[in-house]
Formats: sequence, C-alpha cells, structure tokens
Amino acid sequence: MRRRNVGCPCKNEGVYLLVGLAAGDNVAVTALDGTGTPVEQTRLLTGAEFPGFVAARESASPRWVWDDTSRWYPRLLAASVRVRRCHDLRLCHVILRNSELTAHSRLARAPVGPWEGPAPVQADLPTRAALFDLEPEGSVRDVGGGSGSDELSAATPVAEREFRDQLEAVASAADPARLRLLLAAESAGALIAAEMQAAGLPWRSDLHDALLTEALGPRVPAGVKPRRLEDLATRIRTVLADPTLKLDSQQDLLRTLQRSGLEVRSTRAWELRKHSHPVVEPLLEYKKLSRLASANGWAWMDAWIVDGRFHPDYLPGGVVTGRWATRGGGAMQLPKQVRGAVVADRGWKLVVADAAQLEPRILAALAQDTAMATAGRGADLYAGIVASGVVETREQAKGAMLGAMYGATTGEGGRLMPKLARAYPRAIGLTEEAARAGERGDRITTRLGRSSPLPGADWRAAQARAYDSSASAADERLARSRARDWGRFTRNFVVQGSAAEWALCWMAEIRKALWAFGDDPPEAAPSSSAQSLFAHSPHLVFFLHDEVIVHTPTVLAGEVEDIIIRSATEAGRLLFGDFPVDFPLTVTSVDSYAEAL
DNA sequence: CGACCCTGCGCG
DNA sequence: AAAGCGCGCAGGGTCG
Repeated sequence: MRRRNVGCPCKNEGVYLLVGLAAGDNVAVTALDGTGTPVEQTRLLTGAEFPGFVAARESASPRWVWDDTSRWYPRLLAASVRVRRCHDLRLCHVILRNSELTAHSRLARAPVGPWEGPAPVQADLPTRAALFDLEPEGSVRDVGGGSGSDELSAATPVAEREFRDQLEAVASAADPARLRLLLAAESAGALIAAEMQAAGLPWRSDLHDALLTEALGPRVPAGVKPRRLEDLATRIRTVLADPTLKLDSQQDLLRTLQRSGLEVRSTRAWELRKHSHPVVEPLLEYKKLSRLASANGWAWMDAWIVDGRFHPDYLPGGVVTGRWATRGGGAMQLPKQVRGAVVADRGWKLVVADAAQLEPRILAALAQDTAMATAGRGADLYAGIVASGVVETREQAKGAMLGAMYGATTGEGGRLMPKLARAYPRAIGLTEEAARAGERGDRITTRLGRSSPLPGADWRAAQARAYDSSASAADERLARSRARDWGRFTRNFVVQGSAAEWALCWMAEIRKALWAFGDDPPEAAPSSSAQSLFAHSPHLVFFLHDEVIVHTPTVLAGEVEDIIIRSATEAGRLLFGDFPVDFPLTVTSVDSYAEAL
C-alpha cells in the first residue's frame, strides 16, 4: 500500500515547496504558505534522497518552486519522478519584471539583479550551479563542512524573497488572474520541455540514413563532399565555364553568375528561379542537397540521435514574444524532407495535431471581433473570409491577414488590407493600434500579460535626433523608418505572444489529461531511467509553436485525439472566456510524421 | 585561433 | 532586397 499525505492538520502545508541548493550537493526544501511564509522547518536532503522526497510529497500535489526547471527537473526525471506543477522563478521573474501590469511592483523597480541574467546553460550537468553563483552573498559550493543552519546556503533565502516579491507583484496587478494563469502556463511549459527532452522524439536512424544515401550518395566521412554534390558541382562549373568555382562561397558564386550573364543581385533560390539558364536547375539542386547535408546530414544524426530518439534542448520563453526556442539540433526547423525518419515505435502511433490558422483566430478573440470569429466558425478561417465576400480567393484572404498581422505595406497583402479593415474593423483596428504604440515607443501587452520590451537606446536616440532643430531630412527618414520597424514588431508581438500563451495552455491541458494514463508515476516504484518513465503511456514528444505530437500506444490513439481536441477548446476558454471563437485542429494518428503533412 | 558579421535557408 | 513578424544554424569571410 502507498502512504498518502492525507489528514495533515496543517491546512496550508505543502501549498508551495521551495527547492534550493545547499552546501555540497545537498538540497534544501522549505514549505511555504500562500503568502510565501515558511510553515515548517527547512529540510536538508542529500542529492540521493531528493527524488524520493519529491515523489513522496507529490501525492499532496504541491507546487514546487525552484529557480530553474532545467536545473532541477532533469535529475528528477532521470530518477523516474514527475511533478504535476511548479513555479519557475527565473521564467516568471522575466514576465513580471517586464509586464506593464506589474510595472509598479517592487520586483519591477528593483535594480538589475541575478534574475535578469540570461538563461544559464545547463547542458548535461544537472547539478551545475549557474544562477546562484552570481549571488553576492557567496558561492554555494564553498560552504563546506558547516554545521546547523550554516549548511543552508544563501540560495534558499534569496529564492524565498524572490518568490514573495513575485506573489506580491501578481497580487498588486490590475488583473491578477491572467498573470497567475500566465505564470502557471509558463511553468507548465518548462516541465513539458524537460519531459519532452527526456523522452525524445522517436527517430529511425536507419530510415534517415537511407534517405540521405538516396539523396546524396553513399555516406562519406566528415569534411568530404558526398558524391551527388560533387557531380552537381562539376556540372555547374562546366556550364559556367569556371573550373575553379567555389560553390560554397557566395561571393565567388555571385561573381561567376553575373559574369555568365545572369542578372541576379544575390544567389538566393527564389531569385535564381526567375531566370531560365542551364545553370539554374543544377544549382538549385545543389543548394537543396548541400543544405540537407549540412543541416540534417550524417553529422547531425550522430550528434543528436541517441537510442532512437532526438533529444532537442528546448528553451521555454526563449523568444521575446513567449515562444519557445531551441539550442542546438535545430528542432524547430526540422525540414519536411527528413520527417519520414520520425516513426512511432511498434505498437505505437504518433498523434500529430496542429491548430488551423491560430494567429488570426487569436486576433479575432483579442479584438472581440465577432465578424472575424464567425468567419472562423468552420475548419478554414480563410475560406470563411472568402465566403463572407470580403475577398475573392483563399490566397488573397491569407495574404491580407498575414499582411495585417505583419504590417505589410506593399504587395498584394498590403493592397487588400483596406478590404479587410472594412469587414473586420475591430481586429484590424487592434493591429493598427499595436503598431502605433510601438512607433511611439510604448509597450504592448498580450492577453495574459506579457509585455513587449522597450526599444533600445539607439532607437530613442534616433527619435530624439529627428526632433532636434538641427535635424536633417536623413535624420527624420531614419527615425521614421526605425519607428515603423518597431511598430511592425509590436503589431506582431501581441498576436504572436497571445498565440504562444494559447499554445502553452493547450499543452498544459494535454499534459494534465494524459497524466491520468500514467501508472501514477510519482508513486510508482522507481525505475532506472527517464526512457522507462515514458515507456508505457502516451506522452508529448514534440512541440512547434502551434503543433504538437503525442507518442501513444495504438490502442489509446483515439482517446488521445479527443484529449488534444478538448484541450484546444479549454485553452480558448482559459484565455477568452465565453467569447465565441473556435480553435479547430487537424489531428491525425500516423506511423510516420511524413504522413501528417 | 576565436569573435563577429553576412548570406542563405529551414521552420512557424 | 521577396512585401511583412519571430527564430536557429551552417558556412564563408574578415578582423584582431
């Protein structure tokens, strides 16, 4: 029988459990109540005791508070321990520090401190202290052999104070519920990122290798050009009558192309395609294959595929808008070309889901634009816009929408914008206002409260110069151009950022629902690795802005599809309440990612 | 040699 | 320099 933490007389016990580094490899855990006040003696644990402790306390569903999920969670996963909820102090600090909604808080007005720093590189050393090394109070690691409370490093009090400042900042905000949701979603994202990295995306190296061999010729050692590339290079040199042409040198290539009579200003594929010259076809082929070889070739495979899984390093909050980034491996640029190597295990499926026209739907809801939301009632919002008679074709609808969200001024997108503005004044009005705010140098804030950064000193200086009495026409042009640039950024920020929030909520809901399939992982008998942690039940394995992949036993694929769809609806409700906006998905259960295109 | 910028292209 | 947002990465080239 399992022991459960029920019937504890202390009502607040275990609401928050703050985790910090102590002397040596020890871990200090302090229980805090809803105000961030300690409610019991700090516990000191050895690194070896820590996972078991977490597993035991997890039964009460606390929220684990730590400086950095990517520091603490991988070691728990390695010990087959998962947690339901956490509060990532570093990620949450960045949000609260920059949000307009908490601009008057102590946290936002404090001088630059250790939490302002860039995300520490964790790499494969989960115990490495990075953030706390910056603490002026002293290094954690040189607290050696102390006794009693001396063993508690400065880390725990610092984190405790930070946590209280964060709670206070949220409580003082005009609409604390949104910020609370944002911080919870951001932190859930951090858990998901660590879990996805640990689980990995199923990857068949044999299929990948076959695909490379088919395209490039037999595998060659690093530094040697594959045969197909060598052949193409020879052909191109012959056509251009330049036997010494260095194809990988843009300068060399551009010079030679121009000498051969091609009026190109760059060597970009889209520009080459406009010309009919015998070199175009082999050159485009060369570019395509050399890209494949350098970005996702054998070297990439050796570096990133371990035990049949691709383990990218996700960086939640890595983009200013709140989108994730990745470090190494280029996980967010996986070309469609190689997705055939992403294959479910035997007896398993990949459930691939992506949100259809997410950003315009987010815009419609942000602006409470019921006309646009109505156009999105079906599976295809662009088709809905056409059906409403706003524009002629789907391509026009898409171009005009993207133009509105990105700030197009010319081209078809820019040209059709006025039509869109007449049909959807609220939605288009919101994008225009967001642009004007940026042009003024103001901040703009997403649905849940993430604010855009303020423009830098260069930008302000350029604007100031334009207002000076001695300003030249060039000064004014530059200032206006910079202002418009920043306006396009803020215009897009509010949509992209709010869409990122929707996606976080979507994933968090998916994870929560999938949790029920697990054999109660936190309390299960510890097994040896993270791999086995995800060996029996459906789990998230990939995320790409508006798309997720769940790896699941085949028998559960149908249920997983339902969960993903329901979670999308729930995410919409969390962000926009009862506003009638749909978030339809395309969901398919496939063996290979390539089938899901 | 590393640090940095430029070009080009992959993804949303 | 694709007309308009956000990224990461590779390879060439230049500079110190």
